Amino acid sequence: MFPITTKKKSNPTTSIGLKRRTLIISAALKAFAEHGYSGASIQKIADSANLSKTNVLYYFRSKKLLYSEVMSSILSIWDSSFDRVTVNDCPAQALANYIAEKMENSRTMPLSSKVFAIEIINGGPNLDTSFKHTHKLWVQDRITLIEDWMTAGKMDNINPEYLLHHIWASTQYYADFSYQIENVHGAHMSQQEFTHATNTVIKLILKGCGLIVPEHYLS
Amino acid sequence: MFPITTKKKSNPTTSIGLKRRTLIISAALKAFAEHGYSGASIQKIADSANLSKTNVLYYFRSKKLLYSEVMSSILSIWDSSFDRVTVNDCPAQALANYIAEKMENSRTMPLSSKVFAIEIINGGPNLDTSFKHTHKLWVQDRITLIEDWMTAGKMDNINPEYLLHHIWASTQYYADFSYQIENVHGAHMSQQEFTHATNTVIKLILKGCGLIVPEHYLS
DNA sequence: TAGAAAACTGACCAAACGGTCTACTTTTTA
DNA sequence: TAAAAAGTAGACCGTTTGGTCAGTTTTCTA
Repeated sequence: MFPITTKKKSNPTTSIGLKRRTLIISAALKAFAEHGYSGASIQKIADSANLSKTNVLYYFRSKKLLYSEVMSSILSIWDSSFDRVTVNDCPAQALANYIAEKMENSRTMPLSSKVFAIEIINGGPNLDTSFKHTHKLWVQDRITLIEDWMTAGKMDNINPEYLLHHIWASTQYYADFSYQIENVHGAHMSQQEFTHATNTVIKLILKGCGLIVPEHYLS
Repeated sequence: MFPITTKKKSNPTTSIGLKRRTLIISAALKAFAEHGYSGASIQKIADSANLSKTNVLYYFRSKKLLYSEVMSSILSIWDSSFDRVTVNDCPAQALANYIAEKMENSRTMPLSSKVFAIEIINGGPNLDTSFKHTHKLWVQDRITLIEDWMTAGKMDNINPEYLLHHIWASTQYYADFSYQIENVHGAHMSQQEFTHATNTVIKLILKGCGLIVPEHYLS
């Protein structure tokens, strides 16, 4: 009838295939972060990966599919130790760790943060509803955690929803607005300066919540 | 030789011309916020403004020019009462007012904030150096103001640069990430809820700086 | 009210876009 | 080592893009 292998690349298990796919994804990540979805042409992505346009389309059958794989590779990094925090844990320690983690994400993976930011700003047209739902459930669960801390008198009474937004905003900013930061700062932030910024964010938020900053984050 | 009026639209003083220009700019603002620069085609902008593509190009001779006019219309709103604050003013009052102003900007002009955010995320390729320079000088000036407050013992010792970033991050977030906020919140934020969010941000930051929240911003 | 200026439009263009198809080369495997 | 599979690239296609131009209609003004 017809060959068994009707679908191509259902098995990206081969050595060269995997290499190429990750190479293309990282090139696409950079292009999407710098030019947005529409501005990042397949040709540009191919050029920056030193591949032909056709070769890129061999591994990712369409631009939308490439973008969605880039996006899912981004979302898979969102796990955090804060996911497993319980009411018995110390809120100061848990929140400080969470902020430090998010800041470290901003430092080491700014491009991922930028692509995600653009996606949200544009209304998340390419985010499937399952992600939105999962995220919403996660937030509701963490809100009850924070509320439990408050009723236990472990921290100030602050709207937990706005607190979470506040944490995301102030940490992701260091990735998304890195160019603005560099312009103000005069140069690229060193790792020391980044640690200082992290401790400043931790100090501001924890003190704002009526919490004492753990020793480890004092500088 | 040739007609005197070689340049068109050097005088957009006529009634209909001004109306059309502002109409196009607002349509373009929305398109740029929702689809980015490349994704917002002149055709789409024209459609949403109920004009022909050629008519749009009659008022703005190129897409880049239209974008830069949109951008300058955004930047012209950046003035704030914080510009005129001196060391003799009360830091708690001044910072609270500044945060409230920025939050009100996020509520009433989210599209402007989004277009600006995308521009910065992409590295600000369309921002002229004069703006960057002006902004840098503004920041340096405000940093010395905050430092003066600190040496006067009016507030905690906190890196002023990071403090400013913190304020911008947590306020602009309510415009740029409005879709994420709505997804978590379950619905569009009402004005009351927005005021509550504003007061929460003010409380977090001021308390984080060792300042007492002015009565007017308690809720 | 006539003429000049401004506003507007459809036809058209070259370039870039995402994507397909065929054919060739390299790698893997039996 | 030969066949099968995977990888690669050039030619090509329809569509959309930003933009031009010549000509028409509307509005303003002397």
